[in-house]
Amino acid sequence: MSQRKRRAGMGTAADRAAAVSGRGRDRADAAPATGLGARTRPAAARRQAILEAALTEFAARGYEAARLDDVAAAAGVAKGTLYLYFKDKQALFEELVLGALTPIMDRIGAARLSPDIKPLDVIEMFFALFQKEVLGTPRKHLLRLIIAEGPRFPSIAEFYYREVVMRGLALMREIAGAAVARGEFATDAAARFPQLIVAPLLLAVIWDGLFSNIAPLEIDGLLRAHRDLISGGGWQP
Amino acid sequence: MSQRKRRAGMGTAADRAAAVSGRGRDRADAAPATGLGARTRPAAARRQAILEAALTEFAARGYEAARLDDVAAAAGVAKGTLYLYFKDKQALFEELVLGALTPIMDRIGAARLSPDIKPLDVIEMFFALFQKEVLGTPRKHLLRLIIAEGPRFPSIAEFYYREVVMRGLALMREIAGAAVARGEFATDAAARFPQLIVAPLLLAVIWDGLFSNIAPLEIDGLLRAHRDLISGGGWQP
DNA sequence: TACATATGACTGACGGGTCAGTCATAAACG
DNA sequence: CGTTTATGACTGACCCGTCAGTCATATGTA
Repeated sequence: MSQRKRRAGMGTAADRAAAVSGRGRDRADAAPATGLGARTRPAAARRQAILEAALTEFAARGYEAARLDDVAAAAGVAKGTLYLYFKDKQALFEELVLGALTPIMDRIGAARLSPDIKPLDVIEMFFALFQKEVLGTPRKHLLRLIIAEGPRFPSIAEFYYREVVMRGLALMREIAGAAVARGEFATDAAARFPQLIVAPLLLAVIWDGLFSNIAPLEIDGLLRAHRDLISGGGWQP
Repeated sequence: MSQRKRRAGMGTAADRAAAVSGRGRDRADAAPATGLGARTRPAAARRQAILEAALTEFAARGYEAARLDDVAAAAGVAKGTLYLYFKDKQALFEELVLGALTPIMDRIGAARLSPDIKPLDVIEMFFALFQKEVLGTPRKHLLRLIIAEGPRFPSIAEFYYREVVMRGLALMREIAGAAVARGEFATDAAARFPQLIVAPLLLAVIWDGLFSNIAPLEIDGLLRAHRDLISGGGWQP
């Protein structure tokens, strides 16, 4: 009874796909007047509602303290329904974290390096994108969640490193390398340690989470100053 | 994760208690007949043992998932004893976090600015101190704990801001300001946003917690490169 | 169209494990 | 002795995951 499965790997796409594909249902738009919310929304929408509620809940309380009863309530769904869409609490959490990060990386990857744009401008665009798409949205909480819970979710940490950190740093390194080659940066520091380029973004996320209501951080100014540092200040080629 | 299933751990508590340094039960030889040698060490030492065990436990599991039974076992003490020294779990956690940070700040404050030392050298000393006293010790876990749990412990966040962040940033700002005045920095970016000086340290702590066993970070190199950035690279006054 | 039957998405009360905190008891002191 | 300190079994609340039952909708029948 209640054999707690160990399950090391993360949720399989298999059962998830099975749950999602529960066709039928749909046509919510066709019969919106029916009233009772139950069974009126497409399955995908319910999934989405659950994920959004889960983000709020996990962000506010952390993984352990988040209660699935609250997630269900916030999603306008019964507790049991959660288990139709997600295997268990951990699967819900992992899917939440994993699913919300790759889209950003794809958009960032799109802002690729082109020979006619100054590297510093690409970095500036990257900062702007990060500000708009992460710091300006609930996604910032996701980032904090990864920092907070990552050590206890090796699978998430690994995924995050592979899909986000490695790719992002490679891009930064490429950009910085080009800038150094063009003689636009005063030192190759940023090219050797692209982590230095993103460090202030991390700081901004953390600051926001901890001190935003004690001493808000002027992020625009911070990032502009950081850009000055990266390029070498008043230094000109 | 569902960290349930305690039994599985296999004598976690026991060997940990033994490993911690032969405390608890010690003096068994001195008072073998009496058996349970409860009150054998000064109260202060017990407190310390509990705090150390708590650090290990909280760092490994996070606040919510940390179990006081394990803390007690690791400290070589009965559960009830914890409550003789600390009001409750939260008080233990807060005292742990609060008590371990001020000493560092004091030491950092001591490395004060003197007119005959180059500001960049002060920063370098600060980095070295941070590396040795934080990154090189279990204290780094404390920093991660604050980042992770801070949002849910406003009192800790506030204390941390007042006692550590504000003081630290003021010092950094002072140093950077002096460097700018002396014409040793290429830009006043670091003086206006001293957060930029410490951002890579934060990154190092987080990286260590998340990716140290996937892709270790070469911290010496990172910080040296960062110092180059701060000063303005190849730029010379 | 009207009615009967089938389906399965959804529900929510409940079982059972877990763990923070308590307290009656015991040991160590002075 | 009485007092102080320590113990660990115990309790009660809490919450994850389950499952027997419900009911909106779809399908079958005439």
